[in-house]
Amino acid sequence: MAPISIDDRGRPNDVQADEILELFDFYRTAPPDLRREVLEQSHRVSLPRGAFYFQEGSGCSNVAFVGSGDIRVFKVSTAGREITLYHVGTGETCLLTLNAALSRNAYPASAVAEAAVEAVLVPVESFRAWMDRHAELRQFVFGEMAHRISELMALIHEVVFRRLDRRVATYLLQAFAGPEARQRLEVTHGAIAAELGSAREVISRVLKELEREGAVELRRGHIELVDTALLRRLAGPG
Amino acid sequence: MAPISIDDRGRPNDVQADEILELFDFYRTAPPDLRREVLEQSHRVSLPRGAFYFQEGSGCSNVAFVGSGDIRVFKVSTAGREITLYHVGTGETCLLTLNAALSRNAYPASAVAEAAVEAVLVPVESFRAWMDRHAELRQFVFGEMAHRISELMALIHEVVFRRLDRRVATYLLQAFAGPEARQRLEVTHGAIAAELGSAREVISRVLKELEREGAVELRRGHIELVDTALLRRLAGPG
DNA sequence: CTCGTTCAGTGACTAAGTCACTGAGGCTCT
DNA sequence: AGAGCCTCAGTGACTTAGTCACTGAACGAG
Repeated sequence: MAPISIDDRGRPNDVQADEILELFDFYRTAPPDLRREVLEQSHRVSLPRGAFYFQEGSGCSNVAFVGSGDIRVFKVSTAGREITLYHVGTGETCLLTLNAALSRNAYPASAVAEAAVEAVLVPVESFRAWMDRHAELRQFVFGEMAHRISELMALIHEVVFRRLDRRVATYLLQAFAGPEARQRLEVTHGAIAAELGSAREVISRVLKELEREGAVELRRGHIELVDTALLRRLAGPG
Repeated sequence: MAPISIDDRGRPNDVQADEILELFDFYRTAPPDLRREVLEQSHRVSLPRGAFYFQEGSGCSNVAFVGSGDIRVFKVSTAGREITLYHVGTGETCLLTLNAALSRNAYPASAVAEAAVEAVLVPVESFRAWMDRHAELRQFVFGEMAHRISELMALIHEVVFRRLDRRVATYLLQAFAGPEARQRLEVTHGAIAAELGSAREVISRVLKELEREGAVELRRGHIELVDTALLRRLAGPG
């Protein structure tokens, strides 16, 4: 796990490990002795934007709890094309660290920090032991896994059955919907292609068409929202 | 669960519930009292070929253990196209019944019996309780879920990045590899399309090309293997 | 201001999916 | 045995998506 910088717990980051753990139900509801034990075993880690979190094929001996930032989990083709499987954000565990941890298998995908990540790592062995003792934690883990399985199936549906222009429109709607009714989205065509599993040129063409129809305006390095209602109509049903 | 015929336990099928359960490690390694309890709570079910096992959107209150047969789990598009997510065969649990059961969510996919299924159902509540008591069972369930997640990710990779002709060649290799070096595969072009998430006409064209190159011969309702080595070459790497 | 890099656009081509058919093979029912 | 009726496969014309090989515009660093 070379790319992760593990700070000494004695030299605290801006955000403490326990502040991050408080975001997780299982920790909040845990009995005092378990809380103490979890905290003792925790390592605060920070990841700069663009750093690899893990790479396909490697193993892992830690489970991660994300306090802030954004991790993008994705597959890469031999030709270099990518598709994003899901994102892990504030208050979420990265299912795959968990998965790899519990099954002792290699990662079936890669992950990078899209926005600088503040997280907590705990060793698998400890995590395993806690799961045996704490039903809430088991429920949490099952819930996460069940949720991701549904998401992956939905992604397959999306990729196999939906037209690309509608997928792009849907992507834009979600991206613009962010915090407020934003008008400006900082994203490159290449990044959208990596998100949706397409090629940059193809995304460029689709975006040009969306621009021609009057839904957005294209600038270098960002996209501006012009007509939300139109974009929604172009996204189609589903 | 209308389409499933639940036999009275007093009127036994050809295969007894305990014979099916013996296929599962967690049952074999369970302590006698748990084994007895599991057996008491079990319902033997049979499913004829073609019957729906469950349908997308519905809920379920049972976990299924498959003794024999083949369940195909798949997504359907509004246009009627299908893609197979995975198969469940002898000695496997259907992850989705488990998933839906543990998270109390609706099924994110549909499933039919491709070959007549003999299975055992147990109520979720019981299963949940056993998981709390039996670490082996927990391990089994985590393993299944982790495995399926990897598989789904691999499927996404396949669908997004691999050429269809290679996917068809790979499919044929696996199908022919079955029990022995068979020469004849009973499958329609439409079934292959539903397996791979493509359209029948497209599969027909790809198969015609494979025939033209001398890898297979096409007959109505079945395909004959001509040149395994060539087929392997056409399947490409991966 | 220049150089290198990242980002976007374009045209020609191949691969895949859609639509609207045709026709062949196998079944059942008189 | 022949008539009808399915299911399965094949085809051509067209649209959508991905690939390849580029060009050129915008931006940051020195």
